[in-house]
Amino acid sequence: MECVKTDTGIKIRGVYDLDLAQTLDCGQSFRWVETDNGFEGIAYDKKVTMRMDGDTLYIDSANEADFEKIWKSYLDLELDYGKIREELSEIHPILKEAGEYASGIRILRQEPWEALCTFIISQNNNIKRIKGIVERLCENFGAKIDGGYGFPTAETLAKLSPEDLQPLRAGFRNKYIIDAANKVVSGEVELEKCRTLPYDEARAELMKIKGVGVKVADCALLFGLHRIEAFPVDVWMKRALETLFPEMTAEDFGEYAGIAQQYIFHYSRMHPELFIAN
DNA sequence: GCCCAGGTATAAA
DNA sequence: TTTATACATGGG
Repeated sequence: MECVKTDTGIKIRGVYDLDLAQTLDCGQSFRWVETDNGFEGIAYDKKVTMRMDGDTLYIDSANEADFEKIWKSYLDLELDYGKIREELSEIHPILKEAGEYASGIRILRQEPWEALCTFIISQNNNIKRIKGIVERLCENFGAKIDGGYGFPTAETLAKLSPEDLQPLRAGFRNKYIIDAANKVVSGEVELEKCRTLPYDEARAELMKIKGVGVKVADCALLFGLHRIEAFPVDVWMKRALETLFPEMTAEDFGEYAGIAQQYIFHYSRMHPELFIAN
C-alpha cells in the first residue's frame, strides 16, 4: 500500500477487498453520497471524494498526512479481510458464499459519538430519511468546515433541549439524542472505555442511554468502536439467521462476527427471494 | 388512509 | 420473561 500525491488529492495503490459502494452505502455510515466523481462525504471534519480504479483508491481533497492519520484507519485498510473471509468460510458454507458475494465490504472506523448518534436516529426508520435527519443535524449544529459541516459534538448538543432539535424532524428520537449527549458529556457513559471493556459490559454501558437497546448498542460498538465481535440483529437479520443459519446463534460466528454480519446482511438483501416463504 | 422503515420504552399477561 | 402497542415522520 503506497500513498502518493495527485493534482486533486492523493492516490493509494495496492488496496484490496474494498468496494466503495458496498462499504460506504450499506447502512453503516449515513454521510456518503454517490456523485459523478465518486463517493463524496465528511468524516473527522474533513470532506473528501473517493473513487476506485482497480486496486487504486483515489481520495480527492485529501493529503498524505490525513491519509496516515484518518483515512487509512477509517477504511480499516490495515486489516486483512481476505484472510478473515477464509476463516469465516470455515464456519459455514453459506458464510463463504456471502463473503465472496460482498467481498468489498469493510467495517468503517467512524467516530464513536457519530456512530452512536446516527444509530439512535436509525431506529424504526429508513435509510433515506436517516440520511436527511443526519444532514439537518450537521447543518444546524455542526461546525462549518471546508465544503460542508462536521458532525456536531456531544458538548454542543448537550447544551440543547429536545425541542431545539425540532428542525431535524426526527420525532421521538430527539429526546434520545439529548440524553445521549448529556450522558456522554457528564461522563456517565464513557465511549472510549467501550473499546476495551468486555463486550457485555460495553453494551451495558451504552444501554444506560435512553433509546439505546441491544441493536443500537451493537451498531455503535461495531461501527464506532470497531468491536468486530459485535453482531447487530435487526428484524431482517433475525429472519436471515432463521432461514440461512437455523442451527447457529450470534456467538457462533466468533471474533469476526460483525464482519460476518455485514456479509450476511448484504447477501440476504441481494437475495430477497430466499425469504419470500415468510 | 394504510403500511412500513437496519427499534425501544412501557405496561400488561 | 415474553408479548403487545405507541412513538414522529415521510415515502410508496
